[in-house]
Amino acid sequence: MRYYDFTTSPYGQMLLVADGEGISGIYFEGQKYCSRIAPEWRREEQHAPLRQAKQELAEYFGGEREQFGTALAPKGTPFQHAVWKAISTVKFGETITYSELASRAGHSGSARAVGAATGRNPVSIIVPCHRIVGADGSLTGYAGGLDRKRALLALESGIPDLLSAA
Amino acid sequence: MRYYDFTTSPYGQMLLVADGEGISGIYFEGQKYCSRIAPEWRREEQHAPLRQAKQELAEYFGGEREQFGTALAPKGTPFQHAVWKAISTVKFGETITYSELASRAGHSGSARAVGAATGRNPVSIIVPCHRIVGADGSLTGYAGGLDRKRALLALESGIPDLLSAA
DNA sequence: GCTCCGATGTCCGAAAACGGCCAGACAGGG
DNA sequence: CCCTGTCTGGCCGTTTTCGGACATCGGAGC
Repeated sequence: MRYYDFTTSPYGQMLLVADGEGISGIYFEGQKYCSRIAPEWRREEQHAPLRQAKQELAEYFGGEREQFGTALAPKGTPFQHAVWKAISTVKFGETITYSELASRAGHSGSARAVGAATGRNPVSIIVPCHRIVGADGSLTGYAGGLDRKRALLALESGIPDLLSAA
Repeated sequence: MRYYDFTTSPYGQMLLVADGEGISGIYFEGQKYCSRIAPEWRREEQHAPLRQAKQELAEYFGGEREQFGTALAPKGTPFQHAVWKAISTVKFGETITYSELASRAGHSGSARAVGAATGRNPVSIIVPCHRIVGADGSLTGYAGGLDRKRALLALESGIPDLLSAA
């Protein structure tokens, strides 16, 4: 069985999905590869993991949280799991390159494949794929849109948030 | 979790596999598409469905049983399930053709696809795929080998069993 | 009798396309 | 010179696509 709920953020509505194990997906509206809600899923506003995730996200967007404690259960290939796990080692406010990420995932040299896996990260924000940038510091891509990536990095660096101001 | 055990028959050793729902597979040794035993599976000689299946198979081979009561839980596509269910409507000692089987499965005209699905039947004997023959009465094929198919049909028609005599 | 053909659902292997990359080479503008 | 932008070729896991192969059968044509 799968459960879901919505929440709001400064950058648009968000969809949260959970199964018995934990949070399996967090998506911005209109996000690439966003999982589709199936008829048999149930909207559960009080589901514990969903509620905790919503709470922690709100604190994050409010600038009052830098780490997450929610249990995750994303689905993917072994390679993808290795990449997502490596992404989680990047701390609030830091950024690393795709090739550095490849090293941390134990696949140095597979920067390109790592990029593809990063794009498939189903758990936005909590698995902080927005902290991965190109070798020259450019943002290169984000499933939720480059504007959001820029805004998230601005938020984490304490710079006034241009996107929500626009 | 999955459980398995072995049993013997006049036509060779057999492997039985079960999950929480019921029997998911029964294979002759050397059978095509035979599922492989994974390291995390457990051999459970006293597992209820396995024990019941072994018992009923023994009675069947002894000529003392024509129907089975064991709970089944084979895995396959919707189409395959439709075919396997239709196969189960063929009674002891009877045979039907692949095209007749296609009709009963609600897919008349798809005889060829039905043949392929029949070949993928994971539950030998209990889902009596050996009772399906070609339009001209020829045996055409059997995942466990044509000799066994011939022997099973002989057993069900009361004719002396040539294979085990050989 | 015989061969040839089309329709059918699934699986499997191979091949190709497709990415949130990167380093090196080069051209142009200050 | 330095810095920028563009292009190229190689990199690599995943996804998609495609072509066969099957436990068939009935009909058409010879």
